[in-house]
Amino acid sequence: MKQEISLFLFRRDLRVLDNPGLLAACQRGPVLPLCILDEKTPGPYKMGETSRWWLHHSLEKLAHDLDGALNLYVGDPLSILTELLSRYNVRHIFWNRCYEPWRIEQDTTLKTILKEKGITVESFQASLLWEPWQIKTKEDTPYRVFTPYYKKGCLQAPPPRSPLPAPKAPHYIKDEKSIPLTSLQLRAKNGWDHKLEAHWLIGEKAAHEKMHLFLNNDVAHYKEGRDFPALGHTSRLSPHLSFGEISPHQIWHALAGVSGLEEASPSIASFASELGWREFSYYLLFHFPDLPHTNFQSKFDAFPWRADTEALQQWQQGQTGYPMVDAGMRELWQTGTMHNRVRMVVASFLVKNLRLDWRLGAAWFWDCLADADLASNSASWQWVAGCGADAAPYFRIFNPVTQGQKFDPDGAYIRRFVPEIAALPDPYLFAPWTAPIPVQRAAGVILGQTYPHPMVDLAKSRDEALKAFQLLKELPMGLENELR
DNA sequence: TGAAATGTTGGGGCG
DNA sequence: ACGCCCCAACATTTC
Repeated sequence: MKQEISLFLFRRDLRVLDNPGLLAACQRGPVLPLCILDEKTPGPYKMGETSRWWLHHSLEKLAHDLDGALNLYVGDPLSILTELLSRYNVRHIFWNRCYEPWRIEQDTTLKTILKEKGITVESFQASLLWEPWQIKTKEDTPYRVFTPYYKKGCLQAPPPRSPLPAPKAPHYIKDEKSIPLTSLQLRAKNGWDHKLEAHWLIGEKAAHEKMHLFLNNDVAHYKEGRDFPALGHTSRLSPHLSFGEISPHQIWHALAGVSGLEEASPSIASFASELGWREFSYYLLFHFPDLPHTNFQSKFDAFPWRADTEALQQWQQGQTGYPMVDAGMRELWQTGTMHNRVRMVVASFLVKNLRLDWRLGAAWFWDCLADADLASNSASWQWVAGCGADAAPYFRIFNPVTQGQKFDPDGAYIRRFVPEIAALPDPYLFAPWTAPIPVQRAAGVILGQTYPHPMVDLAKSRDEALKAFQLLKELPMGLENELR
């Protein structure tokens, strides 16, 4: 009889520390750790290019941390598992839970089929502090507003468990049929992704180092500093969290460790509540699985979005003529991330000033963001568009000029990403067309040639958006409460 | 996790 | 001294 082993499936938990599924597997004995790349993921959920790039490097680090014993496969998970079951004596399979609707469906099917084969499947809570089904209102319905969800739901519930240690003296098995990382072909064929490399250190170790740098140097300034993209007081942990290189439990408990610094505690609470927003997004996605493609408030179904591929492209390429918007879109393209404040500005611009469907913006972010995450991306776009749960009111329209003046007062962020207008003096940097022609010329700026004219009139497009919204209000009400 | 329009207040210049 | 105007600087309302 062959030696009995367990399988552990890595998915969005590419770490060794605080990995409950991996720990449980290792406690049973020898473990064959594996990761399956399924290229047949349903269309809209197919991993974006930047995520694939990140995954490549993350798997490389993980393989190293497992002493090379990470097994990689491409294909349908069931066929690959079945093939492994035919070659090894497997009784137990472990994984950590994912919450995307297509994942839940796939995992449920897998579990049923594997159980029929006599295999025990165990899944664990590893990427959320609170399971979505554990948090409910008094009426036993899901919360629809963040603050009561977080304060009454999460913070009154049993606190998140402490982080778990790495498996002790694990016995990992390397399968001879595992394929090399390069065979996953996660990297872009034309090599455009090389430019991302300068901006990130990927993997579990890097994630923890980044967290400690943030906790030591920045978190105390988080509450006031988080809105200023040039200051760098945000954690930039989101892609690490998204791939599970670090767990929310590890961050949550590390935060509790530093909150002894009295002056820092409002900032700690403010950062912790951002983890809360992440939880809320997953919570919404779990309870409202249509969130990625359907307006949470169904009255928005009648909203008159414009169709304008040219405008969409100008936005995507950071050529709108509004420096704060263009800086954000170029940061995204160059680095695979965008500062949170600027995400709101560019999203508001797309949805309100250009009146293009939020799903188009979500799709672009999905492709370009290293932290692309179905729950956060869907919930946040709906939030900005005004059609989401606890959304910004539709009439909250950001003005990219004043947002620049307020949150990038010395223009450092704009000058970094929109260098062709860097020589414009401050008062004009946020609205180049307002500069007198001699000032433009002295700065080497020729609108329409070196930098675009503003692609829309802010006041006019704002009014049109408000009018379009007004139309919705005149429709028969009440449908928005009959979702699902 | 807005912005713009509108309203209110209070100080200074001036007849 | 006083009222009047102007207009910042806030505050409130509306979208």
